[in-house]
Amino acid sequence: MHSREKSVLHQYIKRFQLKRSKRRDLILEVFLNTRRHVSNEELYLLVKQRDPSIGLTTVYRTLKLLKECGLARELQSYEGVILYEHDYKADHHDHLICTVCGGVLEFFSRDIEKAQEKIVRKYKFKPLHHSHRIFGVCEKCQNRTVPEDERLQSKTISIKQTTHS
Amino acid sequence: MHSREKSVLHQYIKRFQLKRSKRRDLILEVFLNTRRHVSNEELYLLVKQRDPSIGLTTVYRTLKLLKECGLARELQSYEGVILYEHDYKADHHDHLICTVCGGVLEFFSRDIEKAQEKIVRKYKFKPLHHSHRIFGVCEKCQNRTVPEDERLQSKTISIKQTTHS
DNA sequence: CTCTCTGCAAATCTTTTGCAGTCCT
DNA sequence: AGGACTGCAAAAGATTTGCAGAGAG
Repeated sequence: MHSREKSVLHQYIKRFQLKRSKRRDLILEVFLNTRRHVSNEELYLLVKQRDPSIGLTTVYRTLKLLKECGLARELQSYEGVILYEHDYKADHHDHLICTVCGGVLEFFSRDIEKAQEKIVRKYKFKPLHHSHRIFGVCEKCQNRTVPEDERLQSKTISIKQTTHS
Repeated sequence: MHSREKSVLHQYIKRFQLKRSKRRDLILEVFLNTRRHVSNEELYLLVKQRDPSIGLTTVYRTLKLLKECGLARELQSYEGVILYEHDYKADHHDHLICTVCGGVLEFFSRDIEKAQEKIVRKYKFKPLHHSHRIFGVCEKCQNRTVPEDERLQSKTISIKQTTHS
């Protein structure tokens, strides 16, 4: 399970004369088993279920290490918290994000993927992954009248809640 | 100058029975005059040049207000700091981001814009803006041999430095 | 006059760092 | 044995909140 990723990590460790450890392996494994985005805190709680003696600091340091060796990358956070994601190949799609209700619609466009290939070829760029988000107002929210007294202060929270859906 | 945006803010204020203030107008104006991304801190320093009596807290609160009324939106930060941007219509482009050197190449693809329109029509979505980023390795970095002992710990910093270019 | 806005200081939350002990090679 | 890894507590940084006074309607 996840042998490719483990080997990437171990090679990186060898190359820079770092040292392997049970904890790093465990954190990597738990990270790869997450659905999509995690924060340090979230990952810490997950890892703690498997090894309660682990510290939050170690998760921070390991996630940074995973970022260095290309297994994790930072993602937009809507609340000043850094989120991390890994490759989730079987499941690629882009997002339409409603700025009113915070809902997320997923879409996939072969045209866009093709156009991307063209761009990438033009610039001799070797693509690894991409993120494409269109922000706007969804059909439902275009048709609904926002109650006059409803300030959208909690908007970012609802976006956060639906990000994983 | 910026009369449309000012009117958006003032209508929002009226609608929720908030109160107008010199400071909010000033912060909005300085924000709109900013080139692209600013953090609360950066905007605070800019605003302070025009009105030294202003407090950082007010900038935080005003930027949150601008977000609520749609004039500002949060942006990816590479360091746990929230950045804000506004519409900068004359200057739209997408990004190729090199994960090795952190360099950013800007591109514009009519094909992608067209494909987007198609998607948006299909979902009856009213688009406001979008963000499209392709991550990978740029031409230069593909051809350069990374020194064997160079850990990329400082990568996020170099990304930050080139984000504005 | 009432209720919002503001600056300040304090509180909170996230992330990093120093240190002493433990683990890996 | 030597250096890297780890947990803890403390530090540092970013953002929010409580409060008393100033300002808008």
